[in-house]
Order: sequence, then C-alpha cells, then structure tokens
Amino acid sequence: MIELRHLRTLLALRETGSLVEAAERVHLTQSALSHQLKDLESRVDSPLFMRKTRPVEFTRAGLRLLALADQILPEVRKAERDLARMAGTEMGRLHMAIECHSCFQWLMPTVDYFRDHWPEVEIDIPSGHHFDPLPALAREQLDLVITADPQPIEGVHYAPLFRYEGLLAVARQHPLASQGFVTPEALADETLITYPVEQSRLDVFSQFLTPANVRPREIRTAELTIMMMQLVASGRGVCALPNWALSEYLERDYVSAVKLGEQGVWSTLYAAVREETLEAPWMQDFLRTAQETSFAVLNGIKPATRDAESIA
Amino acid sequence: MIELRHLRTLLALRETGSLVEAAERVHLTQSALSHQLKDLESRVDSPLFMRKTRPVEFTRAGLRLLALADQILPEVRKAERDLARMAGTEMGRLHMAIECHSCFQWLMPTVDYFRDHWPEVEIDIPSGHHFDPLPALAREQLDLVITADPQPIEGVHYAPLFRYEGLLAVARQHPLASQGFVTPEALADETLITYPVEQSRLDVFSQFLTPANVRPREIRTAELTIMMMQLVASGRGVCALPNWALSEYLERDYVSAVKLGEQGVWSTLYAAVREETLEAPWMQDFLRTAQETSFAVLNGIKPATRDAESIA
DNA sequence: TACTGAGAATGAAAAAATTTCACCATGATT
DNA sequence: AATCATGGTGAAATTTTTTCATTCTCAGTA
Repeated sequence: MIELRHLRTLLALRETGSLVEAAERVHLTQSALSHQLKDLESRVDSPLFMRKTRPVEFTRAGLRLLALADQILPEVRKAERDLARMAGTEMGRLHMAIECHSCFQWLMPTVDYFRDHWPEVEIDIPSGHHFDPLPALAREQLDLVITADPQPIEGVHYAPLFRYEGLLAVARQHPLASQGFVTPEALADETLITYPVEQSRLDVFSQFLTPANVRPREIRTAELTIMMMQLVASGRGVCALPNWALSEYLERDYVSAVKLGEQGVWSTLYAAVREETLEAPWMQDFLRTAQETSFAVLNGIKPATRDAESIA
Repeated sequence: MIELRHLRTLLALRETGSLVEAAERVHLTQSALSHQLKDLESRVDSPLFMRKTRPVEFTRAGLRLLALADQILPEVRKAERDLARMAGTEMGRLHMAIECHSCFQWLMPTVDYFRDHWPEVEIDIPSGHHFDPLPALAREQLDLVITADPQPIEGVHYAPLFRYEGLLAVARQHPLASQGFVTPEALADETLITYPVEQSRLDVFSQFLTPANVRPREIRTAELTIMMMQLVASGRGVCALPNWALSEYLERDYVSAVKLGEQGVWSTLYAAVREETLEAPWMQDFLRTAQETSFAVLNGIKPATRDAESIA
C-alpha cells in the first residue's frame, strides 16, 4: 500500500536527481532510499525510474506517482498547518540571516508564502547585524541561516536547499566571453567585483582563486547585483555569481557568462537550523517550501542547477 | 508525520462509529487502532475524537483530517488503479452472488463505478445458479458473495460492509403500525411475505421467530421488493426487510415500519472473498467502493444504520 | 450498590517494517 | 589500472507497528 513517505521520497528524488541527495533531503541514508524504492516498485509492480541516467529519468509509473504527489502533498501540508494552528501551540519566531547575498531573489517568494500561511510566526530578516550568523544561530539570536559553507556546530542542522554553479559574468565583448571556461590565472589581470563580505566567504576565492594561489589585479565591491551587472556590462570588471542570479541578465544578453574552470565551481546552499526548532511544523513547512520554491524559481527562470551539470 | 494509514483509519472510524468495527475494516485489532490513534493524536498534538459517545464524535482537528482524507484518498485510489493497469498484470474475474435479495439497490452504483474504472475485469452477477453460494466461492465458481451470515470456511475472508436493522413493514392502518415494536407472538396471526429463499437465510426467522418458536399464520413469497410493498400496503400481509430497503417507501408514507422486538434485529452484511483474490488491487478497490457507496447511499437515503441504533 | 458486558486503554512482548552497516558492482574519470 | 562517486544488497540493528493479556470505564440492570 502506498504511503505518503513514498511520495515524499519521489519528490525529493525528482528535485535532486540522485538517490544520494534525495536521501539527504528526507533524512535517510542512500541505502535506505534504495530499499524503500525497491520495495515501492515491488508494491506497484513496475519500475519507477531509471537509475543509469543523471538526473534519474522516471518511467510512466513513476510519473503517475509524481503527479499524485504533486496533487496530494500540498493538501497534506495545508492540513498539517491547520492542525498546528488548532493545537494552538506556541508558534515562535523565525529570524533569519542570509550569507549568500543574491539569495533574496528566490527567498522572497518563500517568505511571502510563509507570511501568508503562518501569520502567527514572527518572521524577519534583521539587517545590519555585524556578528557571524552561524554562531548567532547557535546563540538563539537567529533561527535560520542560509549559507553555502556548513560548519559542523553542535546542535545545528543543515538542510540542503539546492546546488548551483558559480559563473563568471563578463562584458559581452570581453575576450573571455568567447571561451568555454576561464582559468584562475586569467583573472590575475582582471578587476573582480564582489559583494562587500569576507573573501573567504566567496566561492570564487575559496574554491577557485585561493587554491590556485591567484589574486585578481583589483577588487571592487558593490552592494547590489544590478550594480555589479552595470559595472560588468560597461567593461569595468568581471564578477562571479550563482547561475540563477545571473540568468535574468543572460537572457537579456546584458552580459555573458563563462564557467570557472573546466568543471565549473559548484556549491550547495543550506538552511542552517537549530535542531530543536527543526521539529516545529512551521519550520518543516518553511524548509519544504524553500526547497520547492527555490527549485521552481530556479527551473522556471532557466533550467539551471541540474541541467547545466549534465550538459557539462 | 501524517501517513495515509492514519487517514484510512479515520475514515473507517467515521463509517463504523466505533474502534472495534473500524479495526475490523482495516484488518487490525482494536488495540492496534487505539495505539495508532493515540500516536496520531500526539503527532498532531490535539485529540481527534471523543470516545465516550456512540458513534464517536470528532473534534475540529479530527474533522479537518477527515476532510483531508476525503480529498486525498480517492486520488490515491485513482493512482493505484492507473498503476495496476500500467503493471499490466492479469486482471481476473469478478463473478458475484447476492444472498441478501434487496442488496441490488446499493450494489448497482458500486458495480457501475467498478465497470467504469476496471473495464478489464470481467464483472457479472450470474443469476439462476441453484447451488449454495459460499461453497461455490470456495470452489472458485464465484469470486465474491454478499451475505449476512458468515460461516468460517478455509481460505474465505469476510469483509464487513455495514450494519443494518431488519424492520417489519406493515400497512399504515395496521394495528401494529402504532406500536413501537412487535413481539414474535404478534406475528403468529399474520401473513408474512418473504423472498423465495430458505427460511434459515432470513433474519426474521433465524433471529426472531425461530428462537421464540413462533410460525406466522401464512407465508407468501414475492420476487421483488416493490411487489412486497404492494401486498403490504394493501393489507395482505407484513414483511421484514432491511431498514434501507424500506426507506424509500417509508418516506413516501406508502407503508409503516416497526422494530422486530424491543432491541430490534440487527445484522452485518459481509462481502465474502477468497483470500487469494483479496490481495488484488481491483478487489481492494471494489471492497472499499462497496463500503463507501453503501455508506453513502444508506446515509443519503435516510440516516439509518448508526443513527437508528443510537436513537433506540 | 454491586454485577455484568461492551468498548476502549495500556504495558509488555512479539512481529514486522524500516534503516543502517559493511561491502560489492558499475561506470566514468584520471 | 586506479580512483571516485553512485547505487545495489544481505544481514544486523533499530524503530515502528501490532498483538496479547489485562485493566479500566461506563452504561444498564439485578
């Protein structure tokens, strides 16, 4: 007999494209998922997806179950919300910090959804804190931190949201624009535009330049993505941003983008949450919404995360 | 986390009104259900229903979950149907016999539904067999038998459909019509109209007259309910039928009805199925549809089964 | 008031399921 | 060939679910 568990697993599988990542999403090991899916396939008496491909490809039966999941799980969540409200328990607070500066783009729909559906939870993105977000999370000054580098901290759980690729935005007429990818060395002569945060927190440095021991000729900072884009478009520098942050500018042919290195620089974005708050139904709902809307937004704007990888 | 299992249990609980019967429906013990519901209540963090009342009364939270169940479970069944079809396994045959003569009334909607949704299953109600249905079921000449007296037979499972009360239909001006109930002795002077089947298979005899060692003055038979009603209405006899078979005539004030004895005569209708066929998805679907549509039909026509009992 | 019986609750034990562990297989990449 | 990442597998461990045996509760009633 089909259970919701199975449907949740299938959704995670579709969104991540692999058993390993799907398993992480549903808080199980890859092995457990393999068993669970095998079991489900035997109940249903048909294979559900092909494991050879990357991302996995669903069979007709798998797609039918996914359709069911899409139809049903949102209703289940609605019900859970209503029930949580009826239980009338303390609803708590959701103050969050965002390390990844351009995340607002996909975070805002999530926050809007959340404000609508959990009006009793106090949601806020306090700006202008100058402390380190992760320790502040442990200290209960924050309740959720969006970050790309999870550091093991006692009592803090990292829920993976999605994988993305860091790309280098360059002016359309820039010589690099015609290359498939750029080497670290090629940046030694460039002006690099970044958000005004520590370099160690920027993927270009930590995953690309620093390992190759290269420093760009000059570093400029800008607060907003659109300002960076202006600078890049006018040839005054290059800048590294997540694929999904660039997509709208790429579509309008405002700038060009190239991979960082032959393999590209990939990161996973996590939501860091204290383990205690992780249990709360509203937190579960927030995380799932974040995962789903980020997935939707990212894929709606441009089939980025996964496809870029499989094309590469 | 809520699972489909919980929703199925809640539906059974609503339809039966008690843990004991609900447990039978979902093939569990009463104890298991008690535990399961307690566990569900703790997950949801609210009580779901009041156990003191008969039938049980749901809380707001319970009703919310029932609403979810009503919304979701039909979709799940649709999906299961599609999947069974995709798996393309042998679909089999559903030949059935009906011991309870007036069952056609609620059975027909079920059969219609079934024919629509499982066109590949050969469904039929062969008429005019003169053998005993239950042995024929064991012999694989039949696949399902609707019966009110389950006899333990090796390899045959009895799925309870619903409880009903046998009532005595009398002419409106009949002296008994004004009584709340009738004693067995009062029938000694009456003409009793029955379906043309063995007396041992009629509740009036097995549960009412025979234990009191009373025989009616005369016995007439009729094939169809409407013919019986004509005879009764014209004062040519009385007849015992299930409450739901009578309800349409009672509503139109065509005849009156009285209880058989102070407590009334109650029976449960079962669907007898061979254990092997019980597993097949289409059989599961048939049984659940039968349970649900009988429940709906019975309650739509007149709040009978349960309510009559609690009023009494 | 005590007795009885039906339905529901409960704790411990049993059974079943799910999950993990440790290891193997495969295929892509170096 | 060697390595690495991913997925599959059987057996063991763990967790969940179910049952068993018993108790509790509440009507109905003697």
